Amino acid sequence: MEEFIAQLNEAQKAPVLHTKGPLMVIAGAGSGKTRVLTYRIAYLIQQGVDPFNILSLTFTNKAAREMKIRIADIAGSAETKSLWMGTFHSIFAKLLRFEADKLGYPNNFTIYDTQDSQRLIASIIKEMQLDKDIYKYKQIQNRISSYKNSLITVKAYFNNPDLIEADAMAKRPRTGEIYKNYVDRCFKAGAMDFDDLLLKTNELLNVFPEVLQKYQNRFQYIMVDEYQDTNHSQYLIVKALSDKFQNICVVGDDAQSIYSFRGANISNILNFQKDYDNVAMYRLEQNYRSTRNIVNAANSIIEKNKNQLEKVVWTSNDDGPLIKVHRSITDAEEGRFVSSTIFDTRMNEHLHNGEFAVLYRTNSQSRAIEDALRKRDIPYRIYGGLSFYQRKEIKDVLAYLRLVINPKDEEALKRIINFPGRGIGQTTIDKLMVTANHYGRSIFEVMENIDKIDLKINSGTKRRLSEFVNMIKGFQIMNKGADAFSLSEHVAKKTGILLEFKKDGTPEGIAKMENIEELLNGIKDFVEGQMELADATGNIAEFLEDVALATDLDNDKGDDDRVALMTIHMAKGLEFPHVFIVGMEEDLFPSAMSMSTRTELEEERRLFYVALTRAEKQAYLTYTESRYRWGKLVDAEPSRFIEEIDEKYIENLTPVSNYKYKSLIDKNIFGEVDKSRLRQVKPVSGIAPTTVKPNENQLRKLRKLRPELANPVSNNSDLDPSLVEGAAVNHSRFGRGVIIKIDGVGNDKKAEIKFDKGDIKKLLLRFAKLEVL
DNA sequence: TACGCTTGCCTTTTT
DNA sequence: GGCAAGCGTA
Repeated sequence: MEEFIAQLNEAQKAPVLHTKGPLMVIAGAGSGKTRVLTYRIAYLIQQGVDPFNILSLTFTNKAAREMKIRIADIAGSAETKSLWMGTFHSIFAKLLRFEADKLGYPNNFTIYDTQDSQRLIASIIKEMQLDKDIYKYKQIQNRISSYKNSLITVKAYFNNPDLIEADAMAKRPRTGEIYKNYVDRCFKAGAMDFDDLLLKTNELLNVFPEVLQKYQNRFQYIMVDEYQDTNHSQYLIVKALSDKFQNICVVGDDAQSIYSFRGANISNILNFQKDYDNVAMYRLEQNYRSTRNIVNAANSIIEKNKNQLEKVVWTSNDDGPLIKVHRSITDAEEGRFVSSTIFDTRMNEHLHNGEFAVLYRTNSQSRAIEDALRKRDIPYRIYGGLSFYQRKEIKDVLAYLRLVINPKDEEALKRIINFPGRGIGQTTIDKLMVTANHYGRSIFEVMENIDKIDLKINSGTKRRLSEFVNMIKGFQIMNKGADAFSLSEHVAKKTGILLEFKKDGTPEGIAKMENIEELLNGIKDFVEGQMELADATGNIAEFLEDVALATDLDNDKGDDDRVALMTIHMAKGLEFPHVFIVGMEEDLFPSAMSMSTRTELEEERRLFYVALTRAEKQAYLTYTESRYRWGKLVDAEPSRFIEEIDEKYIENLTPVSNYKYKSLIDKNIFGEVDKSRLRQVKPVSGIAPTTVKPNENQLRKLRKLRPELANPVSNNSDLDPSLVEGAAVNHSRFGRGVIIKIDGVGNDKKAEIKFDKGDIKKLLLRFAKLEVL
C-alpha cells in the first residue's frame, strides 16, 4: 500500500509524511522536488483526504498533467479527477469562470494576452492624443502590469502620491489616466488580462467573505511549487486561501528565483517563516540529477550571491566529464560547433536527439543555432519565442472564435473586422469606437444598431458592417449546437481566411494556410480529449481558455525525437543529459539590461545557475568574439560567469581551423570578410543555386548599401553581378544565407559558396572586388 | 475613404 | 528583420 514511500530518501520522506500545518521545503536543483510534491499528494489521498480538498499550484500545466498521471498510478485515477492542479493563472481563471458575475464580469470573459493589452494601450494613448514617443505603449503596459501584480488598483494609484509623483517625474503624468482607461475598456470588453486573473481573484476573496470561506473550506490542503517565483498578488491569494486550515506546503529554491521581472518577490520565500506560525522547514540537498563536476561548478557560481538561504547541494554521483568551454569567432560558427558536437556525440555514444538541449538567454539567439542544425539535418524543436498561438494567422482565426464567444471583445473585433479585407477601413473603425465609448457600449453593439445611429457612414460601408455582424451572429447560432471543431472549420472557410492565404500563393501564404489547418487539427484533438472528461463539453470557450494560458511546453507531446532549443527561463524544471549554454558573453548573459544593480546581477547569476543545473552529464558553455545583434556585427567579450566557475571544473576547447578556400583568402578577394567564416565554404548539395528576386523591403536595404545599384534585379542568370546583389540580400529562401556562384575558381572553374547573412552585408560592400574575380 | 508603400522604431526573460 | 504608424495615391 505505501511501498511508494520506500522510493524516497529520508530527507524526501519527511515532508511527504508531514501533512498538517505550514511547511516549507527548500529543494536544491535536481533534488527530487517534483517527486516529493507528487508523493505528498498521493499520500494525502491515501490518508483519506478527499482530493476535492487539495489545491496544487505548479509552474506549468504540463508539469501538472504529468504529476496527475503519476498520482493516478499510485492513488487510483478516480481519485485525481477532482484534484485542482495547474498554474496560478489557469486555476484562478477556472475559479473566476464560476464567480465572475459577482465582479460584474460575464462568465465568458475573454483573456487578453500581452499583445492584446499592448494594442489596447497603444490605442488609448492615441485616443488621448499623447505623444507616443513619451508614452511608449510597451513601457506603459509593463507599468500597469506591475501595478496590478502589486495590487495597486486604479483607485489605490490615485490615492498614492508617491506613485503619481514618480510618474510625473518620469514625464508621464497621465499614466494614471491611461491605467484607468485601460481598466475601463477591459471591463467593457468583458476581458481580463493575465494580471487580472490574479488581481480579480484577490478582489473576489477580499470583497466577498462568503466566497473566501467557500474556497477556504474547499482547499484544505494547498501546495505551491516554485514558491520563489510567486509575486505579491499570488502570495496574497495563497495566504488568504490557506488562512483557515494553515495546511500549506510551499516548495522552492531561492537560488532559482528568476522571474522578478514579472513581479516575483524572492522575499515571499525568505519570509515564509514569519508569515505562518510554527513553520516546519525541510531541506533537500542531495542532487540526483547531475555529475559532481556540474553540481560543484554550479555551487561555485551561486556562492557569489549574497542574499540567500543557507543550503549545501551535494551529490554522490560520479565526477563526470569537465564542463567544456568553446570559443568561436562568430555566432554562425558557434552554431556549427553545437550542431557538429551533437552530431558526433550522438553517433559515437548512440544517443537520441532528445538528450540534447541548447539554452540561450534571448529568443533571438535561436536563429544561428537553427541554421546550423538544419544544415546537419538534425531535427530540433523550438520552445517559446513566437509560439504557435501567437502567430498572426492563428490569432486571426482565434479572434473570430473569441468574438463568437464574447462579441464585446474589442481587440478581437479590431483584429478581424477588416481581415480578410471587406472594405471597412480605419476611419470607419474610429467612428465606431468613438460612438461606442460615448454610449458606453461595445463596438459590436454599435454595429448591430448601425441603422439607428447617424454616424455619417456611407450606405455601402453600413451594408458591409451589417454583413459582418450577421456573419458573426450566424456563427453564434451554430456554436449552440456544433462542437468546437465543426464551428472552427466553418469559420475558417466562411470568413475567407483560408482562401486569403491560399490565393496568396507565396510559400509564406501556404505555410500560414497549413498552420491554420494544424490549428483545426489541434481543435479536433481537443474536442476528442475533452469528451472523455466529465465536466467538459468540448465547447470552443474551453478551447480558447486552454490556448490563452497554454505555454509552449504544455503543448509538447514529446512524441518525436528532437533537440530542444529554448530560453533558460523556459528550461526551468527540465533536465537533459547534454546541455549547451550558448552566448556566454557580457551584455548578452548577463544581459546589458540587468547589470546596473547588484540585485539584477544576482538574478542573472541565478539564471546561469538554473541553466547549468539542467545538465545531467555534460555541459558546454560557448561564446563568440563577435555576434550579429540588431543586424550589426558587434564585438563580444566572454561572460564574467565563465570566470566565476572554479577552473578545475572546466576544460577549454581550442577551435580548429580548416580554411578551405585559402587561395581565395590569400587573394584578399573578400577584403575584410571574416576569414574564419569561409570554413564552411564548399558546394552544398541538394539545394539548387536558385536565383531569387528580392522583395521591396530587401531592395530598400540594398539601395541603402549600394545606391548606384538602384535596380539590380534580373530574374535569372547566375552570374549577373547585379543578380548576385539581388540574391545576396534575399536569404529567406534558404533560411539564412544564400548560394552564390562564382566563375573561375577550382577545377571546373566554378565554386558555390554559401554565405551567412552577415557575410553578405560585407560582401555587398566589397562588391567591386568580387567583380575582379 | 481604403490601401499600398515607406519610414522609423525596437529587441530580456513569460503567464 | 519585424511591426506599426504615417504618408501619398487611386
